[in-house]
Amino acid sequence: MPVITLPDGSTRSFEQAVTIADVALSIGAGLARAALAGKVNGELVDTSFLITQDAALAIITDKDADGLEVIRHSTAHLLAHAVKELFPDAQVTIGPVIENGFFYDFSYHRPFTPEDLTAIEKRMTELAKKDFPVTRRVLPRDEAVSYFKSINEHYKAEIIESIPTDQAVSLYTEGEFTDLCRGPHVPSTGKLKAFKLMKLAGAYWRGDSKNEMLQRIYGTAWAKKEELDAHLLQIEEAEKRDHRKLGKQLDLFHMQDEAPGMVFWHPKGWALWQEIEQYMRRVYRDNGYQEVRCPQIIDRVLWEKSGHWEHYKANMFTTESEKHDYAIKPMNCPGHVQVFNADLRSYRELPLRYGEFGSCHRNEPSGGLHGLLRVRGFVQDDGHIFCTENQIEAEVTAFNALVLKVYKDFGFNEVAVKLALRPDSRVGSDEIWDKSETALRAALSASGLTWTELPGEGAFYGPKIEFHIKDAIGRSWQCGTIQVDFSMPGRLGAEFVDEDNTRKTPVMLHRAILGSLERFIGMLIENHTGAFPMWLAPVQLVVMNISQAQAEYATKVSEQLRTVGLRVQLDLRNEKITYKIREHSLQKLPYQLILGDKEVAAELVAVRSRSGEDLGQMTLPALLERLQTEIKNG
RNA sequence: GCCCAUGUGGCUCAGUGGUAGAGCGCUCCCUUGGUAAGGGAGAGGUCGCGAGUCCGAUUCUCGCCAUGGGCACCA
Repeated sequence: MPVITLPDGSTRSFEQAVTIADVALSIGAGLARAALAGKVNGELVDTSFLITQDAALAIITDKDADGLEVIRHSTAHLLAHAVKELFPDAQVTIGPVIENGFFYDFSYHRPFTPEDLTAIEKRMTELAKKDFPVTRRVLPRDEAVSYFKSINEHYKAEIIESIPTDQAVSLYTEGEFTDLCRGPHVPSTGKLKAFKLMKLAGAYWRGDSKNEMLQRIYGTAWAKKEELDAHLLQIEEAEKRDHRKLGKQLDLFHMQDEAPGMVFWHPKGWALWQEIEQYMRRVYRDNGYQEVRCPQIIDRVLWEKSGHWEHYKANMFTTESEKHDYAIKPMNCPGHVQVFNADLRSYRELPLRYGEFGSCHRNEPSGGLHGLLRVRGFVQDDGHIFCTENQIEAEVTAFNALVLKVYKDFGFNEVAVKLALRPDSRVGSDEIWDKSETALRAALSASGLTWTELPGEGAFYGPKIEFHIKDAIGRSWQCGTIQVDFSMPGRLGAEFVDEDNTRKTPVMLHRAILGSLERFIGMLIENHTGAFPMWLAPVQLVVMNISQAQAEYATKVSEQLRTVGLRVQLDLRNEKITYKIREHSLQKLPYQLILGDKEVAAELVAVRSRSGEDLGQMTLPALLERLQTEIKNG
């Protein structure tokens, strides 16, 4: 005689064991129709789940986040169902829920085509319409293994074989299709109404590049058609913010086949770069860093000492001259250690901080290149702090605060912080790892940050904090980082004289705020949709004449603005003013000055803002004050 | 690196087994016009590179390169 407590605190008693569907029906027919799953004592289950004892129950509908998750999961199954009907020889593997949707990996003797995708989606719609009940049954593990082997689903069998022998597994069946799954699922396929297959991709079985490549189909699924449409529209909008597209439209940079993964910066892009670099130079200066500059090409002897020649050679560009091998530097740290080593250091000098706009080249795998976000030639705002173990926490705390301030200045508010912890293969004693990880956690707490921990993801030489930002279409990119290193200083012979007059090896903190200028600018372009704040805008304002008669005045005005350091464009072209305004609006210039006879006569300028607002006439000093205030306020 | 797709004038794209087309941009001419496209004329491409099939290839096949979407990688 179960007593069921609902989320609002009310209770219902039943004569005998009841399913969630029964409970929903007892509350109302509408709820019964809407029920997708149930949450019994906090655990998500099917609506067919039988409640035999007193329990807390929430009926899950498509209004719940859990409901959407169930819909997506069930849509993945519907996809597999359709694929098996159309391609009976295809083998199913896994089909998890991801952000905004799901994917499913298949093994098949030929690649799926875009036409296949269309056909699969059509079949899915048909199967959904048939409203097959989705039923669950439980089998002992071994029985499940032989079942899947009997229907030639070897991947499924392999998955189940990795489950402990004594466990039972659940199978879900809809129509003729049965799949291994933990569940829960929607009660019937008719609940799936708003989905779309998005793309085909390759993916390695079990995520291992040594394994066979499977075919992955990505899809999106929503509770309602309107939500699906909204999501598709959002993707379309996001694609307009793509930095590669905007980079071309705004004439910031380009890349070409002859230099894959490397950037040709155009005047406007380089103006943006310079503004950022100068800003970061002030950050170095104001935070106790000394800027240095080291060679691009260094003899392999040094890379052998640092360990890069052994561990990183595949990613290094090399060259040779007069029987010497050289590597183009993939990172700046060994250089900074040379600067540190160029003098005998005292503990009194620590922490010693070097910063560099360090140009690096890494021969990244061709398939990983991605616009400005993953390149082979890039410049890091790289810095290294030489310090003692006891100084780690304070240095990291100060760094965290600095990162957040810089990101805020550039308009980034959503930053994900991750802490990557000791990997299996590593150098250094457990004791020092404990100490470093503790120091990083303490520094994160002291900075008031929340973070996620990534066990096993740290570098072999030490743990690290990563600062991630998302691009326009939601991919997450590491920008800033701070990493503890107790390997390299020793390898490269860095040492200092401690207060007891003994030689000690310093700890080295690798740190970058932007990460690489290239990546950061890519993110910046997307974050602002190319409409940069005044202080960053490559061209801050344009001066235009309405007709030839104002050319001289316009030239004079633009010169005056240029003289005070503004980035001004002068547009004296013989075009209608509406034409010029349109063009500069598309270029997203913060301000446009329009000069006609009225302005010449009154010695004024007419100002139009980027938002399209006509700010009216003003004197040049009044305009300057406005612009300079805006620049100062970032 | 792996899977799939794509690669046509500066840009965005159409198109065809018989050596190519549009719009924008560019040049020139007319126009001197007040807050998102004035009109006319013209120039510009060995259709990513290489090989093969064919009487003939930008179009078909193969290889390579690059880009895009994923996967793997990102000490």
